[in-house]
Amino acid sequence: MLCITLYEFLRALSNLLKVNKSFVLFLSLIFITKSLMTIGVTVASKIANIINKPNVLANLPTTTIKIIAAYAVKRAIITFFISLIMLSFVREMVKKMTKKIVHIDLNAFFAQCEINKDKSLLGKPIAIGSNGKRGVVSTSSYEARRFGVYSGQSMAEARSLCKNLIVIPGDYHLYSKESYNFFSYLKKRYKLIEQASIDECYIDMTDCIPDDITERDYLLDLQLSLYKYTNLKCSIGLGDNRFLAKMASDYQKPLGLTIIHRENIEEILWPIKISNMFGIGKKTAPKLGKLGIKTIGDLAKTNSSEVKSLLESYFDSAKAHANGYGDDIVDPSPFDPKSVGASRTFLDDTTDYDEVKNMIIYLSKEVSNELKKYHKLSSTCSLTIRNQDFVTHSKQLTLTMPTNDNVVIAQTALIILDRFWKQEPLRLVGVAMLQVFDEKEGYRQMELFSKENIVKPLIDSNETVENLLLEGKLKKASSVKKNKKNNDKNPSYKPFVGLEE
DNA sequence: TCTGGGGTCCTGCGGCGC
DNA sequence: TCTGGCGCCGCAGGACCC
Repeated sequence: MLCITLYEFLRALSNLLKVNKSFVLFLSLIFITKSLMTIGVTVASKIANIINKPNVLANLPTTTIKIIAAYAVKRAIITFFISLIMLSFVREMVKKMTKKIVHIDLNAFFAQCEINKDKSLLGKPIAIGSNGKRGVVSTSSYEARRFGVYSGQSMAEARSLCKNLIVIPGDYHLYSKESYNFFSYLKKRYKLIEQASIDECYIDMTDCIPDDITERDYLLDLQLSLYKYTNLKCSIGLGDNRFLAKMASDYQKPLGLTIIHRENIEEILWPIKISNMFGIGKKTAPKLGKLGIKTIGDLAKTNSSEVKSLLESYFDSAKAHANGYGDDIVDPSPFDPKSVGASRTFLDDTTDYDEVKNMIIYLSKEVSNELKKYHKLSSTCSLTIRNQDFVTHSKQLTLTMPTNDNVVIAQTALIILDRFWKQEPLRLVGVAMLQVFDEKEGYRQMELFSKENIVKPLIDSNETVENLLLEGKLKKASSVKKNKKNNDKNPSYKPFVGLEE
């Protein structure tokens, strides 16, 4: 550890003095050798004083002094070379301790899938997304990007920027299949691989790149074989940690290959605009700009209290990232969701209760299916509504028993709707189950309750909520609250904590 | 031009129990 | 019996990512 600290100190010193590391190393060794010799002479004089022979050195014959001097020079030279060997050893050690994290990003992935399906689209400006009046661009081809068409943009604006834009509605089954093929190929080659989304992943390649091939050549070969076997183009970034790898893959697109080690952050990372730094979004970037932080290099060097108070707890990790430090763990375990949700924007804002209710029932089925797919349960249901002013509100309700049943989810979401919706026009509605956990864990918890509660279903899952409401098997929360006496007569099941009075 | 849909993580606030 | 301080936890909202 001491050796590593010394090495890091030398590196920092060379960065600070803006001189070559070898020069600093040379100066340091001269300084150390000279210090050791001075200490040696001082120690010799002290010993001479202790043994009451202060003139012992002066009384020595000239030949003896020459021999001692020659011996001292010999020792100094040996010390110099030993230090040199030790430092190169430390260097190697630090190099070995540094990980090689790779980030692979599929370029304009959805657009590539569409082009592979229909070759006539090759070279044309295309955008994936809904063509409706409220559609937005999900992905655009590089030809469309030249017209200023980007993800997140409204389709109306995209069409106005690029008159020949070909709009394609998304085929998410196709994209999932292509993504599966691409990452399956990589998973066969690498053990430590973490899929971060449908079109990107991190791989720990620390022990994968052979010594007799450069990192660049190895990754270039990988990039070509990925294209050969999957017909998909990707950008690859290699760094000492996840942050550097991610920034490296973003550096050049399409088909980019960038390597960022801590040693070269000043040339590659620091000139990048702060708005392009991973973790700094469109809200924070302008605020940082006003404080004089225009590039990642500015953030790396700042100690401004204003920047600290703006970024709060994120300041330390953001500054560490800007200086080339960060998390280098790649977790290969499969995706384990913490929440599952579904939401839809209405074609037109609505105040129609039935329209909102039907949408909630539809979304609850989607959420239920996803929970079942991952074998998950949850006790927390959340309803999100967005009004015509684009203001979003969400409310939660906690159930006494965890569930993944679509009817119970719909029932809960409708109760929240009844309690909080003031009948203002709605733009969007969303249903989500939060803090989800494994079914096995859920059943262990349920065993704490009576067996009757576990085996007796509340209602038949195949029935629709509308029918249940009509038949009186299911009641709106509002009616339950008004009819408290009836509710008290039948206290067999109280699914909602939030409704207990 | 007028803003989708799926997530994660963090923060502030308020309720609650000790 | 009342009150303040403290920590915990649930909730709502915001920012960020793809």
